[in-house]
Amino acid sequence: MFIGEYKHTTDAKGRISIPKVFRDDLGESFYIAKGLDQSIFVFAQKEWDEIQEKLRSLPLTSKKGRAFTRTFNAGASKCSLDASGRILIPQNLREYAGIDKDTYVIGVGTRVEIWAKDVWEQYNEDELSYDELADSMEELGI
Amino acid sequence: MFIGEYKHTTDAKGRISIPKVFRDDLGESFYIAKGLDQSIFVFAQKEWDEIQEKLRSLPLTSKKGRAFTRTFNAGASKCSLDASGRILIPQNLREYAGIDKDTYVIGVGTRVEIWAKDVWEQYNEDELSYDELADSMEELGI
DNA sequence: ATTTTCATGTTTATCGGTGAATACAAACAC
DNA sequence: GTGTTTGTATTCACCGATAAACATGAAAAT
Repeated sequence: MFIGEYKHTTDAKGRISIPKVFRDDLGESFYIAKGLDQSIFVFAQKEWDEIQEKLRSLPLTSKKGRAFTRTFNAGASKCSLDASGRILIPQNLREYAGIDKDTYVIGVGTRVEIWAKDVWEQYNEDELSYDELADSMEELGI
Repeated sequence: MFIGEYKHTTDAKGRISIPKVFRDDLGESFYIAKGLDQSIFVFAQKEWDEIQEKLRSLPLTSKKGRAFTRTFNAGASKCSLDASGRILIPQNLREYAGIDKDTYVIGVGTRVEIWAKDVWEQYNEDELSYDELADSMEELGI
């Protein structure tokens, strides 16, 4: 279970140190993929397998299914921690997320997300206030 | 499992270097064929056999089945990596995909796809908007 | 037979990824 | 408070993958 918000830095080569508390849960090797809202998703192996299972069930004959599988897989890569607990964020994902140095790594329950500092802060300002979100949650039955 | 997006260049002779990470999974010899959405498909032997199996099961009486089998097989060829890890993309496929120099090689799970840079970038703009991606993910419960 | 063309091989240079070492900072124990 | 431990940041150096250029050789054309 991934929780918490951590401000880390991405180095000149595009590597970022994964918060210590996430490392065990991520395991030996895990996956990084293009996320939503200009973020990067990081999935543990188990979670990844479940997603792939769902993707396999999509009909290949459907244009939309092909498109999604394609985009999702193309934007993903397998990764593992180096000796210092870092991963390399692929360049295309760095560009997508607008990451160059100041970065946030946040735990979102089933996955980890990586955000450029500016994007994350902007998102928190722009998006619905926490109170408003709480109201919406009620609609979702939480 | 093929994943990731790699920007490579096709040389003047129509050769392109296959990403190192794909080479083992592709094996000694593999197949290149006309793909969908103006892309080129590359299949490992095993995957190729399965496709051929499916094609064989198509009723010979079906006009569309015959046509597809014909086009698919006619446009395909067996290939292998040269000493530098490159393959030669047959000219007809290069023309079909609009490839001349800047090229993307992407992993799509069960196969590799080769795209002309412009076509791939256009496809990503057109086909799968951000909202659609989000919706698809929601349907999948991600 | 000579030239031309095309496919294939080889070499070199560059750049990005990878690893290791060190420095810094925060948390904790005493 | 001081010293120790642990986690993160930074830097440097190396290695390997890719790109580009060049070389070789075979087949086709004249």
